[in-house]
This record gives sequence, C-alpha cells and structure tokens, in this order.
Amino acid sequence: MPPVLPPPPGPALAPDARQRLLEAATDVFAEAGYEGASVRQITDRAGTNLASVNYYFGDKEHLYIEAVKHAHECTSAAPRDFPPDTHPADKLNHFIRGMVRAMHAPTSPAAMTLMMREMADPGKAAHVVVDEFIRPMAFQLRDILRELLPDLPEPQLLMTGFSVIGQILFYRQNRPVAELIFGLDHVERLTEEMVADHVVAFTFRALGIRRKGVAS
Amino acid sequence: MPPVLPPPPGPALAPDARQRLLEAATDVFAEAGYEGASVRQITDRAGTNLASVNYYFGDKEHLYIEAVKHAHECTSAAPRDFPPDTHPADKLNHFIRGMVRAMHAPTSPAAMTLMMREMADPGKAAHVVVDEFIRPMAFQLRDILRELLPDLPEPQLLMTGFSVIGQILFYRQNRPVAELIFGLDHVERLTEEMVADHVVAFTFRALGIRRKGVAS
DNA sequence: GTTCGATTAAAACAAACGTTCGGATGGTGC
DNA sequence: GCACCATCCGAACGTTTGTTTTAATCGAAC
Repeated sequence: MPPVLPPPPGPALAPDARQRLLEAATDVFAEAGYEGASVRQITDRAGTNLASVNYYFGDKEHLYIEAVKHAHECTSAAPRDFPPDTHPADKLNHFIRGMVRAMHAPTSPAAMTLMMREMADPGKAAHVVVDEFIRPMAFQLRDILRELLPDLPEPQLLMTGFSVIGQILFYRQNRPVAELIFGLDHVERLTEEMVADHVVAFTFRALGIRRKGVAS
Repeated sequence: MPPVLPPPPGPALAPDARQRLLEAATDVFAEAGYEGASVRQITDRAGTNLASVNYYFGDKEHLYIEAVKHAHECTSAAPRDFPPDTHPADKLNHFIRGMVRAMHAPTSPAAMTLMMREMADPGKAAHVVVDEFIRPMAFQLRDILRELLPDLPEPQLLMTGFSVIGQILFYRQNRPVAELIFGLDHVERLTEEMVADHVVAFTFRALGIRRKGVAS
C-alpha cells in the first residue's frame, strides 16, 4: 500500500524518484501545458516507471499542483524588505529592477514558465501562485505607491500599479510575439539592464518623480 | 469525394454546417485550448456529425487554423488612419483608446480570447495573428511614437512602444489574476473609460506631452 | 425517373490517454 | 532463516482521442 494522498509524508527529503518526477513534470508541463503533457512523457524524462506518478502523487492533477507549488519555491523572487528610512522612490526603483530581473533571468526558467502559464490561464493551482507569489508582490507595490502618492484615489492607485506591472510582464508574456514582429535580433538586443532602466525612467516621469535611485 | 484541403472552395458563403463548425470551434478552442478541446465537443455544439470536421477542414489542426483566421476577421480592431494633419499626440490618444476598447469590449469575446491564447502560447497559427492583426498595430504605434519623439534611439523607441502596449494588454491577459488578488469588485469597477483615461494620462506624462487629446 | 455530385449519418478504426493491479526487488528488523 | 516494508516494474485495464470508412440521404440536371 503506497502512502497515497498526503504528498510528502514519508519520503520527502530524498533526491530520488519523487524529486526527479517533480522536476520532469515542471519541464514538461511548462513546455506543453496541462492537457498537452502526458504522464508517459514525464515519467520517461524522469527515468521512472509509468506507475510512479500514481504511486507518489495519486494522479496527474495532484502532480501538476505539486509541480506548481515546487515551481514557485524555485523562483526566489520574494519581495525584499527595505530599511525603514528608505525613500519610497528608492523602494520603487528597487522593486522594478528586482521584478525585471526575476522575469528576465529567472532561477529556473521552466518553473517561471509554468507559473506564468498558470497565471495566463488560471486553473487548478492558480490560487497557489497568487497567494504565495503574486499577492505579496502586488501588495508591496501598492504600499510603495501609496507612500509615494498619498492623495491618489484608490482606483487610480490600482491602475498605476497595473501600469508598472504591465510594462514589466510584457517582456515575459509577449516576448515571442515581439520577436515575430520586430525580429529576434532587435528584441534580444534589449538587455535586462536596458529594460529596467527604461521602465524606471518611464514610470518615474509618469509619476512626476525627479530624483533617480541608484541601480541594482 | 469531399472538397478536401482548399478550405472555402465550394461552400463558402453559406451559413450552414461549415460556418457553424467555425463558430463552435472558436468558442470551444477559446475555452479549453487546442489540446483541451475535442472534436466531439465542437461537433456537438455545432450540431453537426463527428465526421464533418474532417469533411470540411481535413483534420483538427486545419480547423484550428481556420478558426484563428476567422477570429481575427471578427475582431474589427484594424488600425484606423488619421487625417494627414493630425497632431501625433492626438494619434497616440486615439490609438490607445481604440486598443483599450478592443481589449475591453471586443466584438466577439470568444474570438478575442482565441487570438490572445495563440499570442500567449504561439503555436501553429501564431503567424496569422501576428501578420494580420498585431504587426499592423505595432507598426502604426511605432510610426506615431517616431513622429512624436524623432530623436529617440531605436531601442528606446521600441521599449516605449512596449510600455504602452504592456499597460493595455495587462487588463486582458491578467485580469483574472488581478481579480483574485484585489477582489472581483475592485477590478470590475474599472470601466473601459477609466482605464483609457489612465493609460493616456500615464503615458503622456511619461513622454512629456502636455496637451490632452479629445476623448473617444 | 434516373443519375450524379455533394452532404450527412452511423459505425468502426488504431492509437494514445490516465489509471490500476499483481508481483518482483531489495534492504531492515527479528 | 523468515517476515516485512516501501519501492519499483511490467502488463493490462477501460476510455477517449482523432481519423477513416461505408452507406444513406438529398437536390438539382438531364
């Protein structure tokens, strides 16, 4: 009798089959999506038996959810906290640069792709990504903007945050399309630093912030 | 023997089985994606026989491509052309508002969703969407910005366009997530007009444009 | 009325899918 | 020695998938 449903009860810390399944699932789900990925593809890449998915995770759906959870732990893009006397403009500067870096060169590209896929088409694991990854970021940005623009009405503050995040997310969600339009070379010429500088400058001008924060 | 591969040779203008298949396919593909949608779901919704897909379109893949083509024709968001003496700031104002409207309240929601799906995960029909829908928009925006900022280097011009489009696309690509974070009520309170006003104002301030264009 | 082409309907196809079952395996405690 | 346990494997399960095949149906042209 296998350990069935409770996912990491007995064999949790082992770098063996279960772990390889999780990593293989991250890759395959990121490439092909939930429906497009087959259990056999995953077990083949993991080098395990076909039945191992059901043995360790119960079924395909639970494997997917665990893969998304594991993915969000791999993307170390947790919101940093600043020294209490940091100027809000500096906070915003660092926030933007940190998020651009996380989007541009993630620790695990497949893990980031998997999370983005779940965001674009919210499914069975959307709340995991939102609760533990997106929401903290969103609230930190909202706090920074509130500090920066104390008199702005709530809806306008919300949309201002969307304008910042929308600019940054574009380079991850729509990069392939941008490359199709303008050519691969024109787009990949845009380095992470150039993008970060641009978004900071664009946003600061839009918000009427004159001082420039330091880089990195 | 059926008319096989050339898709609309004989029965093109008829509002019959072929047309119903196209519309049903648009809906189902938009809801479930390419892999998630089954031929039987489509034929059931269209009220046709299972074999009708292969009869009219050859196979599932060609039906998908035709559905995407048909979808882009349904979304009447073609770039308008302006009177030759229009101020570039007015052009930009109208461009943003038109695109916000197209994203917010598309003529056919399913068709727009299908196109967005193909953009987020470029597949077999991406070039169709790009060539006939995205690229014209992108180039029109680029021309407007070039007119507005003649001295800006090319990469910065590109990123400026991305900042504009990124802001607008956010409300379509990430609305479900935004609703999960901030609550459905807070997000759906943002009307099409509010979003358009905000993006225009945010962008104009970022570009140092003082004059405000007229609405609609 | 008959013939012919286009269309629809029903049934069957092989392949792939997720899942399950029974037994081998290999180490650990007795 | 034996028994036990988690783990792993191979084979099969029953469905569902996309596609094909065969026959029935219909409407106009001759």
